Amino acid sequence: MKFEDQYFKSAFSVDCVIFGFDTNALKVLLIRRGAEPMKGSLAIPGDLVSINESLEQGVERVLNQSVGISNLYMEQVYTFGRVDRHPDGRVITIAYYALVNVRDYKLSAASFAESADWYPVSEALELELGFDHNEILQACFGQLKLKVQSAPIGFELLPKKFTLSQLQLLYELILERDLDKRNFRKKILSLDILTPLNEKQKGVAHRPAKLYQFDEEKYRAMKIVGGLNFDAKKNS
Amino acid sequence: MKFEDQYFKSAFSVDCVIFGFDTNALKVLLIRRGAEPMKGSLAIPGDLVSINESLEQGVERVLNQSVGISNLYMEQVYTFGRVDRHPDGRVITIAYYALVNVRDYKLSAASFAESADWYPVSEALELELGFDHNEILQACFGQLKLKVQSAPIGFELLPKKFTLSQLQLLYELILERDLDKRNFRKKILSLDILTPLNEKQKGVAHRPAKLYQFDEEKYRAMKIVGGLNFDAKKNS
DNA sequence: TCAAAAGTGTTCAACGTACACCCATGT
DNA sequence: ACATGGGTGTACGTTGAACACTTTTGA
Repeated sequence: MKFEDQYFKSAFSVDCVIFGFDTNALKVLLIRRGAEPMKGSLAIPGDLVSINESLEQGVERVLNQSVGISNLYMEQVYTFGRVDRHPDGRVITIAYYALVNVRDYKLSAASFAESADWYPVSEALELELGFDHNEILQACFGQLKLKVQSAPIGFELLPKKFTLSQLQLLYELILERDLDKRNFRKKILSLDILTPLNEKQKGVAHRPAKLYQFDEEKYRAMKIVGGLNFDAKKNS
Repeated sequence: MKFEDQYFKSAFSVDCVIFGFDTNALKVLLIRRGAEPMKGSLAIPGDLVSINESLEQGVERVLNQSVGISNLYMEQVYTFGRVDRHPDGRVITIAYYALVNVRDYKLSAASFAESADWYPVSEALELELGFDHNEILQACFGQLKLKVQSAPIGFELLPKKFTLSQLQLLYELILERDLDKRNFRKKILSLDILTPLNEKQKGVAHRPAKLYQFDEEKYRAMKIVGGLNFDAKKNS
């Protein structure tokens, strides 16, 4: 058997779990496949990567097709390579997640390349997805959970100006547990990466909250010390 | 262009950084390549994965060729996919690391499929390796550092019976910093995953140390709480 | 008796955690 | 006036960090 017969017969794809935060829910973008293989089933956006394309370029392309934005925060998570994971041949896939900021795009935009919808993460985790995408979704959500505790990536999901309660809710949704309001604020503010604005929420039927924005300068300047560790219940 | 012309023309490999602990040094196994491409250059053991082989099977095969052992602790780290990273075509590689326990094999064994040697990690990080293997080595060592602080994988590198000083030295080598003896012992023993043996070091020119062994039962039974966080200097 | 590593406790600072009430706004 | 979420401080327990001397063995 020639070298080329045994190898160079496989393909690889990137799949990208796109997380979005929609005012009060953490969501993922899932597509309903309009073509074979797995036509009709729900799946994570992804595509085969061409021979002349880097992995990141592949992900960028998928993101453009899915939400029509470039330059999102993204991170490689894991590579899945079960021999029979793809019906068309040997296709391994490199899983990424990306975070989209609601400030940057309009939900229900017509920009999707095919039928696509946002699903609450908790719901998506229960759905049956095509290929090995359930596993991929789980792995990516798991990574997001870890990452959010060691780096301030939450801001990638929020609008430029946000309240501390919004931020806390986001963390609660990602970590899947309640956080103490006072402790959360103490912790976040002590990191000194938020700039308080002279501006407040408007049109809410209660005391309006102060708006903050993330200070990327300060963040990059600071030596990363502790990470963000919130009150984890000991007895659980 | 046909579908098959554009895709299914790539290959993928696994590369596996094999860490070993040799009495008082943390080492990696590097091979000197005896065949093209990159003949003559130092590299991390690895090989193309065939179409009918899972990623883990590929790694197992590489490990067998390199150190002649199966069933090592291994972990996937990252996938490298630069378009031009391999001279023979589009080959992406999935990087793993594995930990070998000196109790299980003899160093300088004749079992290596080709010229292979153990290099101290610190030294290996300075060498020029083939392909993008410098990057891979760095990524794997970085992962090992992280992992060793959240799971007791250090034991995979030690003989079955070991002293606390050996364990501490190993941690110091992996974390690349000194640890306080008393704090280290307090911490490790408080985890309650070591069984003290009624046995001591022999033939050492000083007070002989008590031997311990890792208690996998206890480890699996315990709910993983804190992780292993040692004294990290604040001001560094 | 000397050299060399083993072994052992206490004190202080930092951090995580639990917890309850008043405030500002819209309806 | 009432409902709703915004905003604030303190006390306690746990954990991390710094630090020095005695013990046991072989040479």
